[in-house]
Amino acid sequence: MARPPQTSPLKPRKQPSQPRAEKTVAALLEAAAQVLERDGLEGFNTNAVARRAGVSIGSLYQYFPGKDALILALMRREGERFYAEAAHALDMPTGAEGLRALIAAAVRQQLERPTLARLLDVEETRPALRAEKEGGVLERVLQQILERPDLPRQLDVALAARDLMAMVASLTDTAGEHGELDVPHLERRIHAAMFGYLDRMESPLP
Amino acid sequence: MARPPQTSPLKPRKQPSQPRAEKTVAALLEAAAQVLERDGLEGFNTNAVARRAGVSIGSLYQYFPGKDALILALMRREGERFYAEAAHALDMPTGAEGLRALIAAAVRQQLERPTLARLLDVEETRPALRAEKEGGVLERVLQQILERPDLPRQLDVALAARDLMAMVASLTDTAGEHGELDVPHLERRIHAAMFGYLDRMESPLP
Amino acid sequence: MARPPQTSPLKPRKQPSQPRAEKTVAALLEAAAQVLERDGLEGFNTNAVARRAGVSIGSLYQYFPGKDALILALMRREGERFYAEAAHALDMPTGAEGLRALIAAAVRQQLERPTLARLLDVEETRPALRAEKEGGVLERVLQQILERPDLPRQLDVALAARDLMAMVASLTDTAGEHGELDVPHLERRIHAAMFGYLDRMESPLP
Amino acid sequence: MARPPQTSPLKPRKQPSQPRAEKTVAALLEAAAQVLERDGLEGFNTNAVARRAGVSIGSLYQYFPGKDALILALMRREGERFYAEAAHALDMPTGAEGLRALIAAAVRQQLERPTLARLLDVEETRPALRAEKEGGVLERVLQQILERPDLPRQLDVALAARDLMAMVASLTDTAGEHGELDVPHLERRIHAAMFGYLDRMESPLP
DNA sequence: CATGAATGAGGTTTCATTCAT
DNA sequence: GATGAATGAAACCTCATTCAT
Repeated sequence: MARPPQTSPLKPRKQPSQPRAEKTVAALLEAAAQVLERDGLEGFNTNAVARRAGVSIGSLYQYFPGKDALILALMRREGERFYAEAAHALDMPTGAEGLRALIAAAVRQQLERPTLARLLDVEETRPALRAEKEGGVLERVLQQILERPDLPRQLDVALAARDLMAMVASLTDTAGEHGELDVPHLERRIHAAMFGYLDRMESPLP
Repeated sequence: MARPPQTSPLKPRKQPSQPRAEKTVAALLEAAAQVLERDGLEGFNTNAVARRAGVSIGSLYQYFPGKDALILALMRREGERFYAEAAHALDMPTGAEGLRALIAAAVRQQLERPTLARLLDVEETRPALRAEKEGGVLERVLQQILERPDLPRQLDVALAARDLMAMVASLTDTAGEHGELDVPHLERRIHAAMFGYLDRMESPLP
Repeated sequence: MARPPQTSPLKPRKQPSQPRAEKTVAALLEAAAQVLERDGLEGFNTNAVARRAGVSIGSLYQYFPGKDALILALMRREGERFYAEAAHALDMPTGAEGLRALIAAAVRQQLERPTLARLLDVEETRPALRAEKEGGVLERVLQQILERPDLPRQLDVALAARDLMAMVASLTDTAGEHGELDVPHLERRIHAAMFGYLDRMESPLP
Repeated sequence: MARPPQTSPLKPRKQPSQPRAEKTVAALLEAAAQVLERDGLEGFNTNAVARRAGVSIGSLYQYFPGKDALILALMRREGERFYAEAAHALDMPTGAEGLRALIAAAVRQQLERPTLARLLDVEETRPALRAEKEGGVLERVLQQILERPDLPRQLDVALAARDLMAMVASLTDTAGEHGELDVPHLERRIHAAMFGYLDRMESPLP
């Protein structure tokens, strides 16, 4: 039976220090991603992940205290993949260019593995995971960009950031779902929505 | 023994003919909605639904061949609730007003039971359900409105409708998730995004 | 949810690699046999088998995807038990002696666990199982014996083998059902029927 | 739930005296036969029978106190159908002719609805039913025939009758299973087995 | 450390039977 | 009588997790 967990159910169990361990963890994460993509949330289970990783179920539990920890780690992995590109947006000379760079990064990430990205987004709202997941990189970067002087001033920057993030995610998600491949066209539509939103929501100077 | 299922796992099993049965079905649907809201997708199971409906598990299976049929029926119920308001948008004199009416309806629906709406949106993308669910009312109404002459002409109306729908859904979803109650403000932001998108994506006259 | 079964409902799920597992599988098979004997087909269910095997229901499903797989495996087990004796019949110098040996083996097998043998015979005709079960050893051995020159020549050897098998099975079954213990007497009656049949059905030389 | 039955679970509940009731009972029995033929023992259930009979499940329970009573009644129906032909065998001038007539009747009955006959045979051995079912007509008729002077004298007539019955049943069953249609040929084989058996088991005069 | 066998709570689903209408 | 909605025990089966080897 599922006894009460003896360790935090979400923190990774051990830092893989040896290279072999690191490879196992990586294999498990990639397997988790693939199972999620192939079988969806309802087909996602620890046995399937271990099997696909070519690792015993016991080993999975060596590195992850449970199913949710696996998902959380996957979220972090994808978050970090994204960070490399997203941070770069802050170096842009203008806010508009930064925003474009951010959109490009988000679109690229989302379209690369659309199903995975979508399902992780869904999981992200589960209370159990939401608590653990630290506030997204995107959110913080986006807020900074929105404060650049060349962009229309927003009354509530955090709110605007939330709205824009939701829009980027949903537009790329549906594009991904429908198999769109024309990235520039998708970016144009996202720009339209975002800059349209920012312009029309511009707050008069105080 | 594991017999192959004798009915489709999605089509309702029998339509209630007596009023007592109709009440049972209604109770089951409402219970399904409440379980979804309270416990999320992972807490959603047939036992919980039957219990909350105050009905035996056997009765549930008289009318629904399983979980997914329940969700599908719930989608249809909400879809019909929405239809009353949405169809009304076509009566508006201008496209802009129609669009506003549509947004208002969507926002009202989504904010009334935000969690339910959100989870049904999520489920809607599951391949198993997506196949069954007939194309949404919203989609058809929206396409008609977008063809009104006062709105910026779009090159691909179906694509625009899809994008707008995604945006409305995501903006109201996140608003709902964050407990926003200021409906007019939310509507303003949605208008900003949608009209901004339409303006900037306007296609030159042929 | 009712997912379509991911494995054939008849093929064993995994072959036990560790000796512990092998013991479990053996215990399950023997338990299946005993449940069948004690409670008949209508009392035969996976829970009862697992309980009697002293094994959790989960373990049963590790090795057998369901009831039918268990029955099929049991058939094979009994088939193999029989094979040791039956093959031996081919070593006999004459067809008559071979036939007698075969009958003796069949009778011994059937009377050892008469109920089990009978119920497996019944199950063997279920379409679902019949497809899987490879043509019996007995059938092939019997056909070879019937071609020996000292036995009356049959027009259709396969048909004759089928008839004889049916007769042996039914005579031993009823004997078993009625608690007969006098093996030699039973064998005499079977000989009478079989040699009587063969003599009277002898086909004239071509 | 299945409460302890308040009436004997096997005796018909009411004698259908009105013609409408008689029609309902007949429809239920024929439906039971068809369900058995189509879906086998594991697909046989009261709801399916009622549905196929075009009768409510409640009505089924008006006339039959339970599933087993239905099966028992079906056995009796088939038994009576058989009796008409079988009794006739006693009118034959010689035992041999009587035996032939009996075989012919048995073969005709079994081949007419082979699956039904087979499954009823199987059910007949269930302890619950066996207790209720009065000793077969065939058995008594056969014993009388075996005592005719022109047939080889048997030491234990009851035993011989049992053996012969088993043989007839199994030979016709397998023939039926394999779709044989050549009735005369099947009868020849059965004669061979039966007269062969009787000849060889003839007991010396006391 | 790795393995994979074992566990069993808890989910899904059926179906014999009852009973209110 | 006839109907069919309702019931719930009991079957089926999965999968997160533990633990002996």
